[in-house]
Amino acid sequence: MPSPTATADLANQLRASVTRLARRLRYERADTALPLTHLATLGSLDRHGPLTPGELAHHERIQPPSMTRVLAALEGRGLVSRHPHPTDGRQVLVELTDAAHELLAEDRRRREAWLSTRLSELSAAERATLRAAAEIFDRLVRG
Amino acid sequence: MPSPTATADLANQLRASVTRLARRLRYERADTALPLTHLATLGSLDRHGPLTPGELAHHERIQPPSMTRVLAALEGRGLVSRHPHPTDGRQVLVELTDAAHELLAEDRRRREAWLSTRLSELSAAERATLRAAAEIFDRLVRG
DNA sequence: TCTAAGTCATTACCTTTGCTAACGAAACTG
DNA sequence: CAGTTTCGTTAGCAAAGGTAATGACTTAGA
Repeated sequence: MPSPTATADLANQLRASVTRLARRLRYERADTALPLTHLATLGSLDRHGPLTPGELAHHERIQPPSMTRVLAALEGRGLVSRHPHPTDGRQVLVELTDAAHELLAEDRRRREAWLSTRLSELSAAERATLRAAAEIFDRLVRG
Repeated sequence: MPSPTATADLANQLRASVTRLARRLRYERADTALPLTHLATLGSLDRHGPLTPGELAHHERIQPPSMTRVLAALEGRGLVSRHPHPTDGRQVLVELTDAAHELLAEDRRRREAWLSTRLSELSAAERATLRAAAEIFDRLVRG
């Protein structure tokens, strides 16, 4: 049974640390020139294949109108394309273009970026801790 | 020796997870009515004692003008006070008011908020993982 | 010593990126 | 086949960050 104040302290610490790291990460993405959410959206499409805007919004925990704007930006850059849904005329299927696949591959290849460098300076045990933490975060968010 | 692609994958995963959690946390702070950065700033002052705006900005990884705005808001709510620096006329010392100390204590006491609830549903081992991860995050950010 | 350059906080203005409300088209339901 | 629901979008707004410029003060150099 966890002490309530210990849990509250952890919540406090975690909130502060996660917030700072997220802010740092946001401003460390200069080389790709793509906002974090846009990159994450491409990542979702890469992992799951074509998805509808609604599904993407749910995945990234943003509201559908926000995803509409993300998709408009990505389509404008030629990174995704929208296609009519085969059975449901209301829905739309979004998929990656070849350019996006190249961008993702290139992004992964030359990811000598800030976070990777930092991570490689950690011990294997510390990296394992972070890997486990990321999984827990996803579970927390998924709720 | 860590495999480079494994490190890049971890970087990817961590970036996505941290971003989503930070976004969720930001929109989960309704009860205190204080933005995350404001709360974190009060926390820094609580931990370190009086600091200058520049030091606070560095701590929270935001630019000085942004911190000026945070401090203006906090001062407007009677949570911090500004005092002249004893030896350097350009600088300012910011410190917590009694009201802020009360707010922090109260905040800690009644933190039945989303994150605490979620955390208390985890196992002790998982909480330990998160505690360790938070520490590593701070080290990553501190550089 | 006194002028020039640098530093600190602030002000003014802009951008990014999320939100909610409202709407039109398409799909279900009874 | 009329009424309701769902999906994506549009429109408008708010939060929270950034950069550039300013003014007061300090430090360094001739």
